[in-house]
Amino acid sequence: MELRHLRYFLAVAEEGQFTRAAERLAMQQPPLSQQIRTLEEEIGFELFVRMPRGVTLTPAGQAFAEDAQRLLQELQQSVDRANRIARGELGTISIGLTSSAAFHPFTTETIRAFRAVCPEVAVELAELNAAEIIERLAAGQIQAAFLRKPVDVREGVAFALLLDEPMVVVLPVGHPLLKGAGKKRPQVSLKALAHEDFILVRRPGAPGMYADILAACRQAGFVPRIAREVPRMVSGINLVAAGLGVTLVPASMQRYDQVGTVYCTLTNPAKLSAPLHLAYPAGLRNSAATRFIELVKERVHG
Amino acid sequence: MELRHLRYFLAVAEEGQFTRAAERLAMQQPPLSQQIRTLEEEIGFELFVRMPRGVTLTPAGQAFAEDAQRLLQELQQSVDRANRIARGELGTISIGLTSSAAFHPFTTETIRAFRAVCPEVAVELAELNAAEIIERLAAGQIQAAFLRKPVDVREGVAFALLLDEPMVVVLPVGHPLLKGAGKKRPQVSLKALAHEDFILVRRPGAPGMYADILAACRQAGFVPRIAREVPRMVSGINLVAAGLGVTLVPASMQRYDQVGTVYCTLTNPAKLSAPLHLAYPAGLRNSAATRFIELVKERVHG
DNA sequence: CACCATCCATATCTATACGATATGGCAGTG
DNA sequence: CACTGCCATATCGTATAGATATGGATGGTG
Repeated sequence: MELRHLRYFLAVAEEGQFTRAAERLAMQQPPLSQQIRTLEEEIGFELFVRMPRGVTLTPAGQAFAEDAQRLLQELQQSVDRANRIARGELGTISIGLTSSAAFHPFTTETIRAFRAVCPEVAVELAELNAAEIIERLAAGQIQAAFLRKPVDVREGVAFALLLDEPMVVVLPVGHPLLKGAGKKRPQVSLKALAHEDFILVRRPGAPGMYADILAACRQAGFVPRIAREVPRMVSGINLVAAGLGVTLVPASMQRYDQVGTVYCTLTNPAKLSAPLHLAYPAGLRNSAATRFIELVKERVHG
Repeated sequence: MELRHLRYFLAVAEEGQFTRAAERLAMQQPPLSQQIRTLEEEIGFELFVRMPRGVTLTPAGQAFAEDAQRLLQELQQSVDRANRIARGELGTISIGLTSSAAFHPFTTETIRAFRAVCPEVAVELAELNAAEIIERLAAGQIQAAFLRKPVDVREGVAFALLLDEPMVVVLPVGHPLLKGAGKKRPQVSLKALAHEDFILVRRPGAPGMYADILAACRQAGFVPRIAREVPRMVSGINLVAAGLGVTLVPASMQRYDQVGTVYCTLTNPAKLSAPLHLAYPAGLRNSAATRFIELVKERVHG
């Protein structure tokens, strides 16, 4: 059986005669009769009662016609749906986020904008560290991700620099370096932190930023004492509030207004900046993901 | 698009590669690739991501595969269902009954037997008079009917004699003709009723029996006085109970045990018998109706 | 009542396209 | 680096969908 048979069958059923149905189907009557016969032979029962003045459906034919009609409609709907998925108007996209990237307004605003453009795409967000992001991208488990620093670059994962922002120092309130600042925004040089206890995000998870900070300190003439490593950047700020040391975070993290901490501008910030990158599969990005990635790039360059 | 495309598509989707799918489909790989390409061009999006070591479904392809699978299954179910309807195992049958035919055990038992044989056929019963039965049969509104006497025989409606039973006289209790019968079954000759008021079922509805009774009376040497005409036979018996006259009914009506009436055997009953007929469409009887009609005939002759 | 119109079935033929065969290309593997 | 496995392209043969021609049945109509 082929869909042709169903289409022909329905045409005859609706017209009530072969001749007119053949006309509607832009074909001749004999092949139409023949195809219906073939169909009847295959399914094993008569669809029509042939009368000299036309045909009528048998009870079985009537039931079958209803189903065939429905099936053809459903097939069309199914094609349409799949087409929308292919065009990225429908479907699911999983986006990875490092906790620090999630704090940047660009990230949240971009995702919000995408939801407005593609309201029927389900957006799944997963908070992951940089290493997990690369891994899941390669495995196809997520289709895009925001992270700070591209590391562990492997075949098939691409990055796009979205923006760059300065790093800021996080000190506990009452820290000696804050004296004399008054109401003004406190400023601190990296060198001044040489004897502080540093709190950093764990290296395996975020090796890029970890390395950057160490390099900047080395360039400032000291090796920082790593008092504590934390899984996420907000945890580090919390520990600063608890007085366990100091840390360095991207400027956008200042939105996290933890009691007991003070954000300080770094003098000579060019030495230590915090980029924001989009990570995505290099080649076979598809569907809604492509739309999302294009939207991100638009918002950067446009 | 043809069902072939869906079948091929699902085979490739399940096997994960064209070569193996082609094998399973008992065809060669190139035409299979070609058919999938044709399908993709028609629906307007790619179903597979071609990889050197096989293929995987695109998100759109995945959605489409699920739907295609379901659609093919539903089509098969639909064919099966229609087939059962064609075989008369499933469906609906409308059966007409005159009220007097409905009283005969043959009628009720046959319908009960049919329901046991074809439990999935919905049996619709309609109480109709003989004229209505013929009309509805010709119009295809009912597919079989039980009635007493075939009349108004028209093209396309066939009859089968099922049985013949004697007519009995219905008298009100205390009627002079019942004197002397004692405990025995009372017997009455037609001639003895010459001066009684007759209650008959309306002629237009049941012209056969009406004519039979008149003919029998004439042969017995009198013209009956028709005191009242009723739409249904049970109404006639009720009127006898009310003392409005006498009536003649088929023997099986004695199951209707109305207080105030006495059923009397007719002497010389051969002159006036009540047949039971099956009426059915002559030519184009179909589906469950055929099974029903065959069952009826079996129960008569077998 | 015979003629005609209408519509379905059968028979034969043609052309499309489905599928087979042959071959080339690409990527991962021993 | 040759080899294997798999998909794509190209060409060819054949099955079959569809066209044409005709016959047959039935119901309406002059």
